[in-house]
Amino acid sequence: MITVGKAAKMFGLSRTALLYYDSLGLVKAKRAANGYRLYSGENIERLSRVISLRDAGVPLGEISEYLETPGSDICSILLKRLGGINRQIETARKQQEVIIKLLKNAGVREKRKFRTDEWMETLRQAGVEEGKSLQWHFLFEKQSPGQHRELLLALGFSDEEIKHFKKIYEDSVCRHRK
Amino acid sequence: MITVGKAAKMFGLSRTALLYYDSLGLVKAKRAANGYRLYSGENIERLSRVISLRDAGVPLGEISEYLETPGSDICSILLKRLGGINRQIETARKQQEVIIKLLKNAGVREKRKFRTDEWMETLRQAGVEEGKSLQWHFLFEKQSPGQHRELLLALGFSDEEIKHFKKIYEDSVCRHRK
DNA sequence: TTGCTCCTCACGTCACGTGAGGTGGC
DNA sequence: TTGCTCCTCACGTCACGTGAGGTGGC
Repeated sequence: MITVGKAAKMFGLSRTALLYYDSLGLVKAKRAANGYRLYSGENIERLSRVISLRDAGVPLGEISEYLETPGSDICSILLKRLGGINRQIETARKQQEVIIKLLKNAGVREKRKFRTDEWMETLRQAGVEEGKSLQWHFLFEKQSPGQHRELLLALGFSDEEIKHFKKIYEDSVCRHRK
Repeated sequence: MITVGKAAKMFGLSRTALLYYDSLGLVKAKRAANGYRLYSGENIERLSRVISLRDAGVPLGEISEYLETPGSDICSILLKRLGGINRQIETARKQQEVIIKLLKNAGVREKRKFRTDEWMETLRQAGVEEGKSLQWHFLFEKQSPGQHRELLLALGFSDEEIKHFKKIYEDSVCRHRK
């Protein structure tokens, strides 16, 4: 029997998340005499099932429904969610395309608007912390190499420079793997 | 000078979206004597800039800030958004992995739990309309071929069957291109 | 008169985060 | 006594959608 705070820490959740689940009836804890929530082994087990589905992006309502329906099959929920994820990724890709187009219109009226230092400055303004712009590019290159290339071209970098960048990313991957 | 409904149709938006933008002060229409909103050419132009940024997934607050700040540069907003999109895609991929794992645990205790017809049935339960399951797979294959393969393996399909499926998708791409 | 568009509240969505104001345990 | 955890409201988030209840225009 543990209290909310401990249970939250066990799963790396916030306490308010557990309060919320309790209010929904999704994971209902017993109460001590003083009103404190007490989580039993059963609660913890149920919570772990909730969290694994939540980590998959399944909405809490569906998780609840699934757990309350005895003979229910989890597969249909998961496949539905896979469909949702694919639609999300599609939307994200479309948004990337829109952005690349907007950047082409906005940025490169004059040839080679951005030099490397200005570029760093712009990234900094965009909330990319100092020293993390490499990570930014790395993530972008990993998620959508084609779009990243488009971006670099739109910003006025040459093919050779882009190849040079790619080497840097690949090297950092190799170092990461070692 | 056009009314809300017409303006909404011009951009394929809902009327309530325009009411919302008006209430935010993002795109404020003039009013006729009877209280009807009237959208001028200026309004329409501003609206089109709003929409193109919204289509990129930029939050309305940032759009508003950008439009109100005279010498502001759009690039930093767009790059920030690009970073956000990459994080979204990363999250989506992680969720895919979680789901594949859950499906492996849930579905394939017995070898070859799913035969094609049961599989279709499960897809149907998951909200995939009759006759659209091919599209579902197609989209999944396009977004994340590796994960899709994992899924099919987890469901008990053999390598040969998967190759067969891939051919079907590729054929449908070719037909699409013609 | 009928149908269509327009108006203004006000509440709901989803999964919590963030105070405010107060109590229990060691 | 101090500091930590706990409690219960209640409001905010984001971009609208959905009625409810009523009016204007042709």
